Amino acid sequence: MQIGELAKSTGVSIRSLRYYEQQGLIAADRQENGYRTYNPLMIEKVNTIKFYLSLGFTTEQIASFLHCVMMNKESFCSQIVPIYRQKLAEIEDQIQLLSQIRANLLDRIEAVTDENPNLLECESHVHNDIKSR
Amino acid sequence: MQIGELAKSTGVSIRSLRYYEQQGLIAADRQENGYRTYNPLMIEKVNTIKFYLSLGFTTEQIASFLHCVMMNKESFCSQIVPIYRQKLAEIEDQIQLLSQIRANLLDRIEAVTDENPNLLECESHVHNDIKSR
DNA sequence: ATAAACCCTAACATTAATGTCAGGGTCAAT
DNA sequence: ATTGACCCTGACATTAATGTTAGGGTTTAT
Repeated sequence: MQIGELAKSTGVSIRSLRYYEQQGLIAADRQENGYRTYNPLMIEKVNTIKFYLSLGFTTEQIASFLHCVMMNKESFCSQIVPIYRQKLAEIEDQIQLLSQIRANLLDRIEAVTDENPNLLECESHVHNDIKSR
Repeated sequence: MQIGELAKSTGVSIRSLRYYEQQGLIAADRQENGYRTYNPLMIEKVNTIKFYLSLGFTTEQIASFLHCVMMNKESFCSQIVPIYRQKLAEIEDQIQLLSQIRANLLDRIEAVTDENPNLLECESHVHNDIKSR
């Protein structure tokens, strides 16, 4: 299986596959002509990488526990739990922050619409005084 | 008021103040020696910029409505409402996405701890087979 | 032998706000 | 006249994953 086929099978670009290799996430055998060759199992591995990237892990973090999950022994590899928990905490912090921002935005919107229930159009601030009268 | 004082008064770095100027958010008069000079009102303006940056607006977006909010006529400037709403929608999308990630992470953690309630330590995958027995 | 479809490496570009550094003026006090 | 605390511009660095481009080799079919 060459890199193009792996890319198609996983939906990951060739560029990204080479990047994952460079980051130590995957390895490839080489044909005589220098082309990369992959074992069909690599599809699952790349999909696993995709999944953890989607969870917001960096390639470096994924590299630190990928062997664990690929062995189907995630549940035996306790080192992975604190990593999950840490990421979870980060995610929850981000949600918290975004929720605060959301509340601020709702305040702003409310402030505008409450004070001016019948809002007029205004394309430019130059005309504000006229239009708002 | 020189740039250093403005920086101290607002907690915004000199570098950032120059950047805001370059992005058209603020303007400065110049002394004969080329030093920037600011009106004391600039403090409020910079703080307003800080606030909107914290809401996740870009300098470009802020530039498009800053005159509005600085005139204390935010409520008369209807063009600002769709901008707020759009940002709100983005924020809510991000919250949605992060919540999904959060759920996935909780699943992972649950999967590990459920299948292996009495988790052993494992410093390295090399020793997994031994330690997990 | 040429075209099409593969593959390779290396390197630069992207994003946004900010940090940092280099090289250099200005000003006040001593 | 020197020191220290200001200020200036310009430019490169940061982050992380990916896109893109340049320049070039390989293979297969025609």
